[in-house]
Amino acid sequence: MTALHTPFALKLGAFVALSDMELNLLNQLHNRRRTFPARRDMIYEGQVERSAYILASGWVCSYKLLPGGTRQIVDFQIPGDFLGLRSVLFRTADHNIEPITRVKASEVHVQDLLETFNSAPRLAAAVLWAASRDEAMVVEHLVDIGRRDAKQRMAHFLLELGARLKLVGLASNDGYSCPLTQYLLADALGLSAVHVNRVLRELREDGFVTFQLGRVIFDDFDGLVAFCEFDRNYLDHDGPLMK
Amino acid sequence: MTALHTPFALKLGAFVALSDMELNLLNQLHNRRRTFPARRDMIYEGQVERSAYILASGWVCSYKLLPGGTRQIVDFQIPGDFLGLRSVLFRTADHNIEPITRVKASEVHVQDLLETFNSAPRLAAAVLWAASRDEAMVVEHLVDIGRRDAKQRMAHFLLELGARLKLVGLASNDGYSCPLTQYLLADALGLSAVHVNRVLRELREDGFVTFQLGRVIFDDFDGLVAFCEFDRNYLDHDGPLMK
DNA sequence: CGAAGACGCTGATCTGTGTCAGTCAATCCT
DNA sequence: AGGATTGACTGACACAGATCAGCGTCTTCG
Repeated sequence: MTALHTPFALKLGAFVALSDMELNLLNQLHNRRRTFPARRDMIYEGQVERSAYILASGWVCSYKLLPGGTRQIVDFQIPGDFLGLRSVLFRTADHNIEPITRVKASEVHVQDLLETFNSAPRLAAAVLWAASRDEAMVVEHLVDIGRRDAKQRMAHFLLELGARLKLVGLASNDGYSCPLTQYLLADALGLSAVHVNRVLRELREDGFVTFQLGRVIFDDFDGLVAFCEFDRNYLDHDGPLMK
Repeated sequence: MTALHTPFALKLGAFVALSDMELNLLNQLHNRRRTFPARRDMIYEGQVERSAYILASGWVCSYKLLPGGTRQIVDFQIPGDFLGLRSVLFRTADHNIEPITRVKASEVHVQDLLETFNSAPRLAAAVLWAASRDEAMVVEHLVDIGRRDAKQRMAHFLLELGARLKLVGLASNDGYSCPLTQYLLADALGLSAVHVNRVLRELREDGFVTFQLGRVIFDDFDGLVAFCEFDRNYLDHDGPLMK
Protein backbone atom coordinates (compact mmCIF):
# COMPACT_ATOMS: atom_id res chain seq x y z
CA MET A 1 0.00 0.00 0.00
CA THR A 2 1.59 3.27 -1.13
CA ALA A 3 1.59 6.39 1.00
CA LEU A 4 -1.07 7.76 -1.27
CA HIS A 5 -3.52 5.07 -0.30
CA THR A 6 -3.78 4.93 3.44
CA PRO A 7 -6.91 3.27 4.78
CA PHE A 8 -8.24 6.71 5.62
CA ALA A 9 -7.85 7.91 2.03
CA LEU A 10 -9.34 4.68 0.73
CA LYS A 11 -12.39 5.13 2.89
CA LEU A 12 -13.03 8.76 2.03
CA GLY A 13 -12.24 7.98 -1.60
CA ALA A 14 -15.18 5.61 -1.66
CA PHE A 15 -17.52 8.57 -1.33
CA VAL A 16 -15.71 11.44 -2.97
CA ALA A 17 -13.40 10.96 -5.92
CA LEU A 18 -10.21 12.46 -4.56
CA SER A 19 -7.86 14.63 -6.60
CA ASP A 20 -4.09 14.35 -6.18
CA MET A 21 -4.14 17.61 -4.31
CA GLU A 22 -6.72 16.32 -1.88
CA LEU A 23 -4.84 13.07 -1.42
CA ASN A 24 -1.74 15.04 -0.54
CA LEU A 25 -3.59 17.10 2.01
CA LEU A 26 -4.92 13.93 3.61
CA ASN A 27 -1.46 12.47 3.83
CA GLN A 28 -0.16 15.57 5.52
CA LEU A 29 -2.53 14.80 8.38
CA HIS A 30 -0.49 11.69 9.01
CA ASN A 31 2.74 13.26 10.21
CA ARG A 32 2.33 12.94 13.97
CA ARG A 33 2.58 9.14 14.06
CA ARG A 34 2.25 7.38 17.41
CA THR A 35 2.24 3.77 18.53
CA PHE A 36 0.18 2.28 21.33
CA PRO A 37 0.56 -1.14 22.99
CA ALA A 38 -2.44 -3.46 23.20
CA ARG A 39 -4.76 -3.29 26.19
CA ARG A 40 -3.70 0.01 27.64
CA ASP A 41 -6.48 2.61 27.30
CA MET A 42 -5.63 5.38 24.85
CA ILE A 43 -8.50 7.59 25.98
CA TYR A 44 -10.51 7.07 29.13
CA GLU A 45 -13.80 8.45 30.44
CA GLY A 46 -13.29 11.75 32.17
CA GLN A 47 -9.93 12.43 30.55
CA VAL A 48 -9.37 16.15 30.03
CA GLU A 49 -6.64 16.20 27.41
CA ARG A 50 -8.55 16.11 24.18
CA SER A 51 -6.90 14.43 21.25
CA ALA A 52 -8.25 12.81 18.12
CA TYR A 53 -6.55 10.15 16.06
CA ILE A 54 -6.80 8.51 12.70
CA LEU A 55 -6.19 4.79 12.95
CA ALA A 56 -3.43 3.65 10.59
CA SER A 57 -3.12 0.00 11.61
CA GLY A 58 -4.46 -2.28 14.32
CA TRP A 59 -7.87 -2.52 15.96
CA VAL A 60 -9.35 -0.65 18.91
CA CYS A 61 -12.69 -0.65 20.69
CA SER A 62 -14.66 2.10 22.39
CA TYR A 63 -16.70 1.12 25.39
CA LYS A 64 -18.51 2.32 28.48
CA LEU A 65 -17.96 0.86 31.91
CA LEU A 66 -20.87 0.10 34.20
CA PRO A 67 -20.68 0.38 37.96
CA GLY A 68 -21.20 -3.37 38.23
CA GLY A 69 -17.89 -4.00 36.48
CA THR A 70 -19.40 -5.16 33.22
CA ARG A 71 -18.91 -3.11 30.12
CA GLN A 72 -20.67 -2.45 26.85
CA ILE A 73 -18.51 -2.11 23.77
CA VAL A 74 -20.11 0.54 21.60
CA ASP A 75 -18.07 -0.08 18.49
CA PHE A 76 -14.82 -1.40 17.13
CA GLN A 77 -12.58 0.85 15.08
CA ILE A 78 -10.51 -0.42 12.20
CA PRO A 79 -7.80 1.22 10.07
CA GLY A 80 -9.05 4.41 8.47
CA ASP A 81 -11.45 5.22 11.29
CA PHE A 82 -11.42 8.32 13.45
CA LEU A 83 -10.88 7.95 17.20
CA GLY A 84 -12.21 10.35 19.76
CA LEU A 85 -13.67 12.84 17.33
CA ARG A 86 -16.41 13.56 19.82
CA SER A 87 -14.07 13.94 22.78
CA VAL A 88 -12.69 16.99 20.99
CA LEU A 89 -16.09 18.62 21.27
CA PHE A 90 -16.69 17.94 24.92
CA ARG A 91 -14.45 19.06 27.70
CA THR A 92 -13.98 15.47 28.75
CA ALA A 93 -14.21 12.15 26.96
CA ASP A 94 -17.44 10.28 27.65
CA HIS A 95 -16.15 6.80 26.96
CA ASN A 96 -12.99 4.73 26.96
CA ILE A 97 -10.93 3.66 23.99
CA GLU A 98 -8.76 0.60 24.25
CA PRO A 99 -6.44 -0.90 21.65
CA ILE A 100 -7.12 -4.55 20.97
CA THR A 101 -3.88 -5.07 19.10
CA ARG A 102 -0.76 -2.97 18.86
CA VAL A 103 -1.89 0.17 17.15
CA LYS A 104 -0.40 2.86 14.95
CA ALA A 105 -2.32 6.10 14.80
CA SER A 106 -1.79 9.68 13.67
CA GLU A 107 -2.60 12.37 16.15
CA VAL A 108 -4.74 15.09 14.65
CA HIS A 109 -5.07 18.59 16.05
CA VAL A 110 -8.33 20.38 15.50
CA GLN A 111 -6.31 23.19 13.97
CA ASP A 112 -4.85 21.01 11.23
CA LEU A 113 -8.22 19.54 10.45
CA LEU A 114 -9.79 22.96 10.06
CA GLU A 115 -6.98 24.14 7.80
CA THR A 116 -7.34 21.07 5.65
CA PHE A 117 -11.07 21.69 5.32
CA ASN A 118 -10.33 25.25 4.37
CA SER A 119 -8.08 24.22 1.50
CA ALA A 120 -10.37 21.45 0.33
CA PRO A 121 -14.01 21.84 1.41
CA ARG A 122 -14.97 18.57 -0.24
CA LEU A 123 -12.88 16.80 2.38
CA ALA A 124 -15.00 18.38 5.10
CA ALA A 125 -18.07 16.87 3.50
CA ALA A 126 -16.34 13.50 3.29
CA VAL A 127 -15.33 13.55 6.95
CA LEU A 128 -18.81 14.63 7.96
CA TRP A 129 -20.13 11.79 5.89
CA ALA A 130 -17.87 9.33 7.68
CA ALA A 131 -18.96 10.66 11.07
CA SER A 132 -22.60 10.24 10.12
CA ARG A 133 -21.93 6.72 8.96
CA ASP A 134 -20.43 5.93 12.36
CA GLU A 135 -23.51 7.30 14.04
CA ALA A 136 -25.74 5.23 11.78
CA MET A 137 -23.76 2.19 12.82
CA VAL A 138 -24.39 2.81 16.49
CA VAL A 139 -28.10 3.03 15.71
CA GLU A 140 -27.90 -0.25 13.85
CA HIS A 141 -26.22 -1.86 16.87
CA LEU A 142 -29.11 -0.63 18.95
CA VAL A 143 -31.53 -2.38 16.63
CA ASP A 144 -29.28 -5.42 16.72
CA ILE A 145 -29.28 -5.75 20.47
CA GLY A 146 -32.88 -4.68 20.93
CA ARG A 147 -34.61 -6.77 18.34
CA ARG A 148 -32.47 -9.59 16.97
CA ASP A 149 -31.72 -12.85 18.72
CA ALA A 150 -28.15 -13.89 19.46
CA LYS A 151 -27.60 -15.84 16.25
CA GLN A 152 -28.85 -13.18 13.86
CA ARG A 153 -27.07 -10.56 15.90
CA MET A 154 -23.75 -12.31 15.48
CA ALA A 155 -24.37 -12.88 11.79
CA HIS A 156 -25.26 -9.26 11.24
CA PHE A 157 -22.23 -8.13 13.14
CA LEU A 158 -19.80 -10.27 11.18
CA LEU A 159 -21.24 -9.07 7.89
CA GLU A 160 -21.12 -5.43 8.92
CA LEU A 161 -17.51 -5.76 9.97
CA GLY A 162 -16.74 -7.39 6.63
CA ALA A 163 -18.35 -4.54 4.74
CA ARG A 164 -16.33 -1.98 6.66
CA LEU A 165 -13.07 -3.85 6.18
CA LYS A 166 -13.71 -4.29 2.48
CA LEU A 167 -13.91 -0.52 2.16
CA VAL A 168 -10.30 -0.19 3.31
CA GLY A 169 -9.06 -3.22 1.42
CA LEU A 170 -8.85 -5.58 4.39
CA ALA A 171 -11.58 -8.05 3.46
CA SER A 172 -13.26 -9.77 0.54
CA ASN A 173 -16.54 -11.63 0.24
CA ASP A 174 -14.60 -14.74 1.21
CA GLY A 175 -13.66 -13.45 4.62
CA TYR A 176 -11.11 -11.51 6.63
CA SER A 177 -8.70 -11.90 9.50
CA CYS A 178 -10.02 -10.67 12.81
CA PRO A 179 -8.24 -10.32 16.16
CA LEU A 180 -11.41 -10.23 18.28
CA THR A 181 -11.76 -12.75 21.09
CA GLN A 182 -15.05 -14.29 22.09
CA TYR A 183 -15.01 -12.14 25.22
CA LEU A 184 -14.81 -8.98 23.14
CA LEU A 185 -17.66 -10.18 20.94
CA ALA A 186 -19.70 -10.85 24.06
CA ASP A 187 -19.13 -7.35 25.43
CA ALA A 188 -20.09 -5.83 22.09
CA LEU A 189 -23.18 -7.90 21.40
CA GLY A 190 -24.64 -7.90 24.89
CA LEU A 191 -24.15 -11.64 25.31
CA SER A 192 -22.16 -13.86 27.63
CA ALA A 193 -18.90 -15.31 26.34
CA VAL A 194 -20.32 -18.79 26.79
CA HIS A 195 -23.22 -18.04 24.54
CA VAL A 196 -21.00 -16.39 21.95
CA ASN A 197 -19.18 -19.67 21.71
CA ARG A 198 -22.40 -21.63 21.23
CA VAL A 199 -23.72 -19.24 18.61
CA LEU A 200 -20.48 -19.34 16.63
CA ARG A 201 -20.60 -23.11 16.65
CA GLU A 202 -24.18 -23.11 15.40
CA LEU A 203 -23.39 -20.69 12.59
CA ARG A 204 -20.46 -22.92 11.64
CA GLU A 205 -22.57 -26.10 11.73
CA ASP A 206 -25.23 -24.40 9.63
CA GLY A 207 -22.56 -23.82 7.00
CA PHE A 208 -22.85 -20.02 7.14
CA VAL A 209 -19.57 -18.71 8.62
CA THR A 210 -16.49 -20.10 10.28
CA PHE A 211 -14.72 -17.92 12.81
CA GLN A 212 -11.64 -19.76 14.00
CA LEU A 213 -7.96 -19.04 14.58
CA GLY A 214 -8.40 -15.35 14.04
CA ARG A 215 -10.08 -15.64 10.66
CA VAL A 216 -13.67 -15.13 9.61
CA ILE A 217 -14.55 -17.24 6.58
CA PHE A 218 -17.87 -16.82 4.85
CA ASP A 219 -18.86 -20.34 3.82
CA ASP A 220 -22.18 -19.18 2.41
CA PHE A 221 -22.19 -15.40 2.07
CA ASP A 222 -25.59 -15.08 0.41
CA GLY A 223 -27.16 -17.50 2.83
CA LEU A 224 -25.81 -15.52 5.74
CA VAL A 225 -27.08 -12.23 4.31
CA ALA A 226 -30.52 -13.76 3.92
CA PHE A 227 -30.48 -15.37 7.35
CA CYS A 228 -29.95 -12.13 9.27
CA GLU A 229 -31.72 -9.87 6.78
CA PHE A 230 -28.59 -7.81 6.24
CA ASP A 231 -29.24 -4.71 4.18
CA ARG A 232 -26.50 -4.67 1.56
CA ASN A 233 -26.70 -0.91 1.03
CA TYR A 234 -26.74 0.09 4.65
CA LEU A 235 -23.08 1.03 4.69
CA ASP A 236 -22.54 2.16 1.13
CA HIS A 237 -24.96 5.03 0.98
CA ASP A 238 -25.20 7.31 -1.98
CA GLY A 239 -22.51 9.59 -0.63
CA PRO A 240 -22.63 13.12 0.67
CA LEU A 241 -24.36 16.07 -0.86
CA MET A 242 -21.26 17.68 -2.23
CA LYS A 243 -20.16 14.72 -4.27
CA MET B 1 -44.06 30.92 27.89
CA THR B 2 -43.07 34.07 26.02
CA ALA B 3 -41.87 34.01 22.44
CA LEU B 4 -38.40 34.65 23.75
CA HIS B 5 -38.31 31.39 25.63
CA THR B 6 -39.23 28.61 23.29
CA PRO B 7 -38.13 25.15 24.42
CA PHE B 8 -35.35 25.33 21.85
CA ALA B 9 -33.98 28.56 23.32
CA LEU B 10 -34.33 27.17 26.83
CA LYS B 11 -32.32 24.14 25.92
CA LEU B 12 -29.50 25.96 24.17
CA GLY B 13 -29.55 28.56 26.93
CA ALA B 14 -28.63 25.87 29.42
CA PHE B 15 -25.21 25.63 27.80
CA VAL B 16 -24.51 29.07 26.43
CA ALA B 17 -25.78 32.22 28.09
CA LEU B 18 -27.77 33.77 25.25
CA SER B 19 -27.77 37.47 24.49
CA ASP B 20 -30.97 39.21 23.35
CA MET B 21 -29.55 39.34 19.86
CA GLU B 22 -28.96 35.61 19.84
CA LEU B 23 -32.42 34.95 21.26
CA ASN B 24 -33.91 36.97 18.45
CA LEU B 25 -31.98 35.06 15.85
CA LEU B 26 -33.22 31.81 17.33
CA ASN B 27 -36.79 32.99 17.22
CA GLN B 28 -36.47 33.92 13.58
CA LEU B 29 -35.86 30.26 12.86
CA HIS B 30 -39.40 29.62 14.02
CA ASN B 31 -41.31 31.34 11.25
CA ARG B 32 -42.20 28.39 9.03
CA ARG B 33 -44.59 26.77 11.53
CA ARG B 34 -46.27 23.50 10.58
CA THR B 35 -48.65 21.14 12.34
CA PHE B 36 -48.70 17.35 12.07
CA PRO B 37 -51.42 14.93 13.22
CA ALA B 38 -50.50 12.04 15.49
CA ARG B 39 -49.42 8.73 14.03
CA ARG B 40 -48.74 9.78 10.46
CA ASP B 41 -45.01 9.56 9.67
CA MET B 42 -43.40 12.95 9.17
CA ILE B 43 -40.23 11.50 7.68
CA TYR B 44 -39.83 7.94 6.49
CA GLU B 45 -36.90 5.75 5.60
CA GLY B 46 -35.86 6.29 2.01
CA GLN B 47 -37.58 9.65 1.69
CA VAL B 48 -35.70 11.95 -0.68
CA GLU B 49 -37.05 15.35 0.28
CA ARG B 50 -34.77 16.46 3.04
CA SER B 51 -36.20 18.69 5.70
CA ALA B 52 -35.23 19.36 9.28
CA TYR B 53 -37.54 20.60 12.02
CA ILE B 54 -37.36 22.04 15.47
CA LEU B 55 -40.05 20.59 17.70
CA ALA B 56 -42.18 23.30 19.30
CA SER B 57 -44.79 21.17 21.05
CA GLY B 58 -45.81 17.53 21.18
CA TRP B 59 -43.77 14.34 21.20
CA VAL B 60 -42.37 12.27 18.33
CA CYS B 61 -40.28 9.11 18.07
CA SER B 62 -37.64 8.03 15.58
CA TYR B 63 -37.48 4.35 14.81
CA LYS B 64 -36.24 1.71 12.43
CA LEU B 65 -38.46 -1.00 10.98
CA LEU B 66 -37.29 -4.61 10.78
CA PRO B 67 -38.33 -6.96 8.02
CA GLY B 68 -40.16 -9.09 10.57
CA GLY B 69 -42.58 -6.25 11.27
CA THR B 70 -41.18 -5.37 14.67
CA ARG B 71 -39.52 -2.06 15.19
CA GLN B 72 -36.88 -0.51 17.40
CA ILE B 73 -37.50 3.00 18.62
CA VAL B 74 -34.14 4.75 18.69
CA ASP B 75 -35.22 7.79 20.64
CA PHE B 76 -38.10 10.03 21.56
CA GLN B 77 -37.96 13.71 20.75
CA ILE B 78 -39.51 16.34 22.98
CA PRO B 79 -40.07 20.08 22.52
CA GLY B 80 -36.82 21.86 21.76
CA ASP B 81 -35.27 18.89 19.96
CA PHE B 82 -34.10 18.79 16.37
CA LEU B 83 -35.76 16.34 13.97
CA GLY B 84 -34.04 14.85 10.98
CA LEU B 85 -30.82 16.79 11.29
CA ARG B 86 -28.97 13.82 9.90
CA SER B 87 -31.38 13.30 7.03
CA VAL B 88 -30.18 16.64 5.72
CA LEU B 89 -26.71 15.20 5.32
CA PHE B 90 -27.65 12.03 3.52
CA ARG B 91 -29.52 11.89 0.27
CA THR B 92 -32.25 9.88 1.92
CA ALA B 93 -33.47 9.53 5.47
CA ASP B 94 -32.25 6.37 7.20
CA HIS B 95 -35.06 6.06 9.69
CA ASN B 96 -38.68 6.97 10.25
CA ILE B 97 -40.07 9.74 12.39
CA GLU B 98 -43.58 9.47 13.72
CA PRO B 99 -45.53 11.94 15.85
CA ILE B 100 -46.91 10.42 19.03
CA THR B 101 -49.19 13.35 19.72
CA ARG B 102 -50.32 16.23 17.59
CA VAL B 103 -47.16 18.14 16.86
CA LYS B 104 -46.15 21.68 16.07
CA ALA B 105 -42.76 22.11 14.49
CA SER B 106 -40.80 24.77 12.65
CA GLU B 107 -39.31 23.78 9.34
CA VAL B 108 -35.69 24.79 9.07
CA HIS B 109 -33.81 25.18 5.82
CA VAL B 110 -30.12 24.48 5.85
CA GLN B 111 -29.62 27.92 4.39
CA ASP B 112 -31.27 29.70 7.32
CA LEU B 113 -29.31 27.65 9.79
CA LEU B 114 -26.02 28.55 8.14
CA GLU B 115 -26.90 32.22 8.05
CA THR B 116 -27.79 32.17 11.71
CA PHE B 117 -24.48 30.54 12.53
CA ASN B 118 -22.73 33.19 10.52
CA SER B 119 -24.29 36.00 12.53
CA ALA B 120 -23.79 34.25 15.86
CA PRO B 121 -21.06 31.62 15.88
CA ARG B 122 -21.75 30.75 19.50
CA LEU B 123 -25.08 29.35 18.38
CA ALA B 124 -23.28 26.97 16.06
CA ALA B 125 -21.35 25.63 19.02
CA ALA B 126 -24.56 25.27 21.00
CA VAL B 127 -26.31 23.37 18.23
CA LEU B 128 -23.28 21.14 17.77
CA TRP B 129 -23.34 20.56 21.49
CA ALA B 130 -26.98 19.54 21.35
CA ALA B 131 -26.30 17.16 18.46
CA SER B 132 -23.48 15.53 20.39
CA ARG B 133 -25.71 15.15 23.41
CA ASP B 134 -28.25 13.33 21.25
CA GLU B 135 -25.56 11.00 20.04
CA ALA B 136 -24.41 10.37 23.59
CA MET B 137 -27.98 9.44 24.44
CA VAL B 138 -28.14 6.82 21.73
CA VAL B 139 -24.95 5.33 23.14
CA GLU B 140 -26.49 5.29 26.58
CA HIS B 141 -29.53 3.47 25.21
CA LEU B 142 -27.17 0.91 23.76
CA VAL B 143 -25.67 0.35 27.20
CA ASP B 144 -29.18 0.25 28.62
CA ILE B 145 -30.40 -2.48 26.34
CA GLY B 146 -27.14 -4.40 26.28
CA ARG B 147 -26.31 -4.53 29.95
CA ARG B 148 -29.20 -3.59 32.23
CA ASP B 149 -32.14 -5.79 33.11
CA ALA B 150 -35.70 -4.71 32.35
CA LYS B 151 -36.37 -3.02 35.67
CA GLN B 152 -33.21 -0.92 35.78
CA ARG B 153 -33.63 -0.16 32.11
CA MET B 154 -37.07 1.26 32.66
CA ALA B 155 -35.92 3.22 35.71
CA HIS B 156 -32.99 4.68 33.83
CA PHE B 157 -35.19 5.60 30.92
CA LEU B 158 -37.76 7.41 33.03
CA LEU B 159 -35.05 9.38 34.80
CA GLU B 160 -33.33 10.33 31.57
CA LEU B 161 -36.58 11.55 30.11
CA GLY B 162 -37.21 13.56 33.23
CA ALA B 163 -33.80 15.21 32.99
CA ARG B 164 -34.40 16.17 29.38
CA LEU B 165 -37.86 17.54 30.09
CA LYS B 166 -36.61 19.54 33.04
CA LEU B 167 -34.20 21.29 30.71
CA VAL B 168 -37.09 22.71 28.72
CA GLY B 169 -39.26 23.40 31.72
CA LEU B 170 -41.62 20.44 31.31
CA ALA B 171 -40.69 18.44 34.39
CA SER B 172 -39.57 18.74 37.99
CA ASN B 173 -38.03 16.24 40.38
CA ASP B 174 -41.60 15.34 41.33
CA GLY B 175 -42.53 14.07 37.89
CA TYR B 176 -43.92 14.99 34.51
CA SER B 177 -46.77 14.24 32.18
CA CYS B 178 -45.96 11.73 29.52
CA PRO B 179 -48.05 10.58 26.52
CA LEU B 180 -46.13 7.34 25.92
CA THR B 181 -48.07 4.09 25.86
CA GLN B 182 -46.70 0.83 27.19
CA TYR B 183 -46.37 -0.37 23.60
CA LEU B 184 -44.12 2.57 22.76
CA LEU B 185 -42.03 1.92 25.84
CA ALA B 186 -41.71 -1.70 24.79
CA ASP B 187 -40.50 -0.79 21.31
CA ALA B 188 -37.96 1.61 22.76
CA LEU B 189 -36.59 -0.60 25.52
CA GLY B 190 -36.42 -3.86 23.59
CA LEU B 191 -39.08 -5.50 25.76
CA SER B 192 -42.54 -6.93 25.20
CA ALA B 193 -45.50 -4.78 26.12
CA VAL B 194 -46.57 -7.40 28.64
CA HIS B 195 -43.28 -7.21 30.42
CA VAL B 196 -43.32 -3.41 30.41
CA ASN B 197 -46.56 -3.60 32.31
CA ARG B 198 -45.13 -5.96 34.92
CA VAL B 199 -41.98 -3.90 35.37
CA LEU B 200 -43.98 -0.71 35.85
CA ARG B 201 -46.07 -2.43 38.47
CA GLU B 202 -42.97 -3.64 40.32
CA LEU B 203 -41.42 -0.17 40.30
CA ARG B 204 -44.67 1.20 41.66
CA GLU B 205 -44.93 -1.45 44.38
CA ASP B 206 -41.31 -0.78 45.34
CA GLY B 207 -42.30 2.83 45.95
CA PHE B 208 -39.92 4.20 43.32
CA VAL B 209 -42.11 5.62 40.51
CA THR B 210 -45.73 5.63 39.51
CA PHE B 211 -46.53 5.85 35.82
CA GLN B 212 -50.29 6.01 35.44
CA LEU B 213 -52.86 8.03 33.55
CA GLY B 214 -50.24 9.78 31.45
CA ARG B 215 -48.19 10.99 34.38
CA VAL B 216 -44.84 9.89 35.73
CA ILE B 217 -44.54 10.56 39.45
CA PHE B 218 -41.27 10.03 41.25
CA ASP B 219 -42.26 8.65 44.65
CA ASP B 220 -38.65 8.22 45.70
CA PHE B 221 -36.37 10.11 43.34
CA ASP B 222 -33.10 9.44 45.15
CA GLY B 223 -33.96 5.80 45.67
CA LEU B 224 -34.66 5.44 41.97
CA VAL B 225 -31.40 7.14 41.01
CA ALA B 226 -29.52 4.76 43.28
CA PHE B 227 -31.43 1.71 42.09
CA CYS B 228 -30.49 2.10 38.42
CA GLU B 229 -27.13 3.79 39.01
CA PHE B 230 -28.21 6.85 37.07
CA ASP B 231 -25.35 9.27 36.49
CA ARG B 232 -26.71 12.67 37.45
CA ASN B 233 -24.23 14.55 35.28
CA TYR B 234 -24.60 12.49 32.17
CA LEU B 235 -26.90 14.98 30.49
CA ASP B 236 -25.67 18.25 31.95
CA HIS B 237 -22.13 18.20 30.69
CA ASP B 238 -19.74 21.09 31.12
CA GLY B 239 -20.94 22.74 27.96
CA PRO B 240 -19.22 23.33 24.65
CA LEU B 241 -15.76 24.63 24.10
CA MET B 242 -16.81 28.11 23.04
CA LYS B 243 -18.72 28.91 26.19
C1' DC C 1 -76.82 3.46 19.98
C1' DG C 2 -73.84 -0.34 19.46
C1' DA C 3 -69.50 -2.01 17.51
C1' DA C 4 -64.70 -1.77 17.09
C1' DG C 5 -60.36 -0.42 18.48
C1' DA C 6 -56.95 1.21 21.77
C1' DC C 7 -54.85 0.52 25.99
C1' DG C 8 -53.92 -1.32 30.61
C1' DC C 9 -53.60 -5.36 33.05
C1' DT C 10 -53.02 -10.47 34.46
C1' DG C 11 -51.96 -15.71 34.88
C1' DA C 12 -49.83 -19.83 32.69
C1' DT C 13 -46.42 -21.63 30.04
C1' DC C 14 -42.33 -21.86 27.15
C1' DT C 15 -37.57 -20.65 25.74
C1' DG C 16 -33.28 -18.18 24.91
C1' DT C 17 -29.49 -16.93 27.44
C1' DG C 18 -27.02 -16.39 31.66
C1' DT C 19 -24.49 -18.62 35.37
C1' DC C 20 -21.61 -22.07 37.33
C1' DA C 21 -18.16 -25.14 37.05
C1' DG C 22 -14.98 -27.18 34.71
C1' DT C 23 -11.40 -29.19 30.74
C1' DC C 24 -7.78 -28.45 27.47
C1' DA C 25 -4.24 -26.17 24.58
C1' DA C 26 -1.29 -22.38 23.75
C1' DT C 27 1.51 -18.68 25.31
C1' DC C 28 3.99 -15.85 28.48
C1' DC C 29 6.81 -15.14 32.49
C1' DT C 30 10.62 -15.82 35.93
C1' DA D 1 11.13 -26.12 33.35
C1' DG D 2 7.18 -25.13 35.99
C1' DG D 3 3.50 -22.01 36.99
C1' DA D 4 0.31 -18.51 35.70
C1' DT D 5 -2.59 -16.61 32.37
C1' DT D 6 -5.59 -16.44 28.39
C1' DG D 7 -8.78 -18.14 25.15
C1' DA D 8 -11.76 -21.73 23.15
C1' DC D 9 -15.01 -24.91 24.37
C1' DT D 10 -18.73 -27.86 26.91
C1' DG D 11 -22.68 -29.73 29.94
C1' DA D 12 -26.12 -28.97 33.69
C1' DC D 13 -29.12 -25.96 35.61
C1' DA D 14 -31.66 -21.56 36.60
C1' DC D 15 -34.22 -17.67 35.44
C1' DA D 16 -35.62 -13.29 33.01
C1' DG D 17 -38.49 -12.21 29.81
C1' DA D 18 -41.27 -13.73 25.59
C1' DT D 19 -45.48 -15.59 24.07
C1' DC D 20 -50.25 -16.93 24.35
C1' DA D 21 -54.72 -16.16 25.75
C1' DG D 22 -57.82 -13.55 27.87
C1' DC D 23 -60.59 -9.67 30.65
C1' DG D 24 -62.17 -4.91 31.43
C1' DT D 25 -62.52 0.06 30.49
C1' DC D 26 -62.47 3.99 27.53
C1' DT D 27 -62.81 6.33 23.32
C1' DT D 28 -64.08 6.80 18.65
C1' DC D 29 -66.98 6.51 14.95
C1' DG D 30 -70.53 4.87 11.67
